[in-house]
Amino acid sequence: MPAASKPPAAKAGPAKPRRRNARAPAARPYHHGDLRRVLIDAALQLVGEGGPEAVSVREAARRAGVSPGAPFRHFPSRDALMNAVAEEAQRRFRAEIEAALSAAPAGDPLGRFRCLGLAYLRWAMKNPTHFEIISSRRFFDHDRASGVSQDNAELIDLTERMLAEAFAQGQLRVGDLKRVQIAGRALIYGFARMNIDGHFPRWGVTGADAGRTAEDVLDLFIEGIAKVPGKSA
Amino acid sequence: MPAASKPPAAKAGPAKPRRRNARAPAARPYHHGDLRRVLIDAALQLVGEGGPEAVSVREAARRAGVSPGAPFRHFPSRDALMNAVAEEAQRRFRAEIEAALSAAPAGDPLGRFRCLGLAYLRWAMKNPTHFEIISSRRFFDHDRASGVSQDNAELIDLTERMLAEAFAQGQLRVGDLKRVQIAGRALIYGFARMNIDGHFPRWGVTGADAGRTAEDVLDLFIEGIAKVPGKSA
DNA sequence: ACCTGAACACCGTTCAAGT
DNA sequence: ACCTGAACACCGTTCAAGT
Repeated sequence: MPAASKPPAAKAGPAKPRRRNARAPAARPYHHGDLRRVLIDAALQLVGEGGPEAVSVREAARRAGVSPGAPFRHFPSRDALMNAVAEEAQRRFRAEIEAALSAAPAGDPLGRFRCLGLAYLRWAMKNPTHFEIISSRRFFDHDRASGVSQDNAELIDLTERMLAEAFAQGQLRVGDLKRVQIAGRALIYGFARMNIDGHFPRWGVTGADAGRTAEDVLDLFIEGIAKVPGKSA
Repeated sequence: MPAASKPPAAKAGPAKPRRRNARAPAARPYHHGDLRRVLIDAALQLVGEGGPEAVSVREAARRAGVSPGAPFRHFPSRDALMNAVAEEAQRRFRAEIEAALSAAPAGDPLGRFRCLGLAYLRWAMKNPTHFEIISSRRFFDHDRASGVSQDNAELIDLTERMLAEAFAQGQLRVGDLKRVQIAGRALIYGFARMNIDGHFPRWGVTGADAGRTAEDVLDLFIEGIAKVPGKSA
């Protein structure tokens, strides 16, 4: 579904007299203005309230004040709506990560890796349902062509470069970068997932501990791969 | 719902003349014999085919050859059916783990930890949909009172004791056991989850690699917490 | 005691008809 | 061009009625 047919200002079509401001609320008569946007926002809200499964096209339509069939003029299926929601969430996630990284020391790649991990975990703990929607597949027909995959691939590349730099600077005591990378991701993703999937209570981690524990666990991993022996027990 | 009212052989009720063998298939006329069991098996199959979301009470009823309302005589809700399915899967999971552990060296707790991690990962990779159902909550009304939680808690205890023993024997270079434990679980769970959630392709791990990578990642973690420096890069 | 089958309130999705 | 509203095939769940 290539939807790339909206050049910003060119294409002088047939004369449209009563076009007015096109931005005023105007009491929403019949044509809605920006139903697509409103539907995405409603769905984001539903995700926040009850998780990905709680999103229904009909409820989103209800909240947008339109009939049940209206959303299908903008999204070919529920999955497509979910996809748009995931892209929005992924955008926010990425923005937060990059903001955190821009405030991190430039000369210390391992420190930057830690910073990235922390930002990742903090966002995931604060937005568990949104994190879930960008993490679990089954909301994506084609893994390709999706902006989510795009953003994600760039984050992966970023991590890879950081670790490579850390190794080049002699910060690591292990050489198999790919292994370190996947282990690091598994650790961080697993921690975030444990939170989402409700595992912490049975591991003795309370809600208040979670943030501190996240930091501790990340540091344990970094100490495990870093060259300096660090403090012992 | 306390369902503890079936003493094996006592309770001589009112005389029941035509009770016969009560075990022969007998061409299933109207009363089904063991619909509960058949429904669980059908649901397990559905989980295997399309994941937890693919389970519908009606489809399970269809496969069992009964009407849509019949399952509700055995399970009060879809969630209750899912719960029973999860308990079955958890039983199998635990059995496999324990079988692997019984073949592991007794004197080497860290080695046993490795063995447990491997068995965990192997089962999760071979049974991704069943693993998902026992890992994600939202199939459990009450985390308590469930056999799943029971089995799970025992596995957690087991791990805890192993690591404590490893520390007591001087195998670990870190002393905060709880931290090690949670990090280890996050790593292993995260790896299994990455598989389920379809992350491996974008991390350059192919299906054939996955088993070997699991082992590598686990070893990397163990090297990170073990006392012996081991081989460097 | 267990099962049927119709019923209800929900979904996702389609499509003629309206504006 | 966008939206309505009825329709269809699905759900989960309930309940009288059957065996």
